[in-house]
Amino acid sequence: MQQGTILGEPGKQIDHLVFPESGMISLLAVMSDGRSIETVSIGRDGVLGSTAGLGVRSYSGRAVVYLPGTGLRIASSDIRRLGKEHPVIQDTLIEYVENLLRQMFVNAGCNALHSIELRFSRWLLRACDRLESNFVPMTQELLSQVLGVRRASITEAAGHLEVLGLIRRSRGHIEVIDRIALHAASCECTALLKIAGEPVTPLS
Amino acid sequence: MQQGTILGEPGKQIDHLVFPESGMISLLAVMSDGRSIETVSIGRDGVLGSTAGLGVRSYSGRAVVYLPGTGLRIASSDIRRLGKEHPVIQDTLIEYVENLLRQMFVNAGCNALHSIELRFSRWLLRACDRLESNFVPMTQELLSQVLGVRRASITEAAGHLEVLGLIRRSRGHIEVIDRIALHAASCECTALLKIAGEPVTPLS
DNA sequence: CGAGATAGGTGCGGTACCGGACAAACAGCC
DNA sequence: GGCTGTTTGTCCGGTACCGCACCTATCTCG
Repeated sequence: MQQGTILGEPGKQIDHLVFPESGMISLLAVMSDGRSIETVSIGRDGVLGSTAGLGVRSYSGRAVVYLPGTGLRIASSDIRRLGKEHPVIQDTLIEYVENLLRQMFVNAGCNALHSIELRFSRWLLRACDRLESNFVPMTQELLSQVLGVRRASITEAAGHLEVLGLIRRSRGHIEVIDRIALHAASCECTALLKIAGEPVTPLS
Repeated sequence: MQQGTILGEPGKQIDHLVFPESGMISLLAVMSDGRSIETVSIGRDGVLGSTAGLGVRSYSGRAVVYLPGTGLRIASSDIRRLGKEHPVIQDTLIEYVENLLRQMFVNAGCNALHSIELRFSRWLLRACDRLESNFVPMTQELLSQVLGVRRASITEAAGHLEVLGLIRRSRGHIEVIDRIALHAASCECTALLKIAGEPVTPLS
């Protein structure tokens, strides 16, 4: 899976499920003017097209490989058959979809309500986790598509994080230097996902 | 279903599917600071908890009744049994989930990339459709929770739309006067949903 | 009809982010 | 080494939106 490969478009049929072994696939919401924003991302802990296992036929967003890597795939029809034969598989799939949906909600809120720098930091950390490396091979242009902002805003945010000594920049990639501090500089949305039944504030 | 009723919280089990006969249920992403934003909404053309029919156990967001109305419900376990017995039911359910996911993606992009006034207009139109009335019983406070902005921003946007002669405001509700013009003043995200395999712009 | 609650309007400073456009730095390639 | 395309840094004005705070309508209910 090379960087930039588009694995699925909204409305198009989900032919295969893809299990990344490495790298990362992002699901993007794409607007009519071409602007885009990541709604959820999938790494080696996930599956692209998981909903196909529950019967859904088509992609809801654009699936793009942003961090290159390798992956295994299985035909949607096969996974559905397997799911019927082995309840464990089906259950695992369901649990993953549940997880994915939760992530989508958190990201939806985060994208709409949090600042670029917070989101950028969080994204970098996730990328590092998935790459198992501090070296993130992404141009600012690509990052701007992921975060749904101008490229110049990425330059700005990255510049600030570099001044703080959290990352180092060079052409075509970003290197994370201080993960702990970067985590502190990112929003707590990642943490939100780990809590299942967290306390909530009532309606007005 | 009264205005403000919370039907589900993220992580909580989906006990019933709710088929609204009237009114509207919103699924919100709720942040740790209490701020929220609507990710998708459900009217008489939809079902709350549809994913439970595919096996998913818990809510991914907060489900709140924003436009009061009535609804019918069925236990999740019952719908799963029915789905197994009648493939038509299962298929319909799957198709709806597909639709819902598509909407979530569009809204995610819209929320992150479009202006308050555009989104506000679009929301009003949808509310009217679901209410089958031009009278939308929502306080600005509630609207601000739905759109994920300050209440003052709602005042501002509504004020502008009123000056343009598209709506009329009074305490506790908003009346849409000119639906056609309001549609022209809203973003084209609604239209996006009707197109299945629209042309797309390539990566970089 | 008057008190209290709820909803709406407004004002102000601040800032995060946008759109556009341009120049500098870098990498690959002949 | 020079050329070309890509990536990045930077600057500008402009604006949409925020946070806060306060005041005024409007409703409700005793």
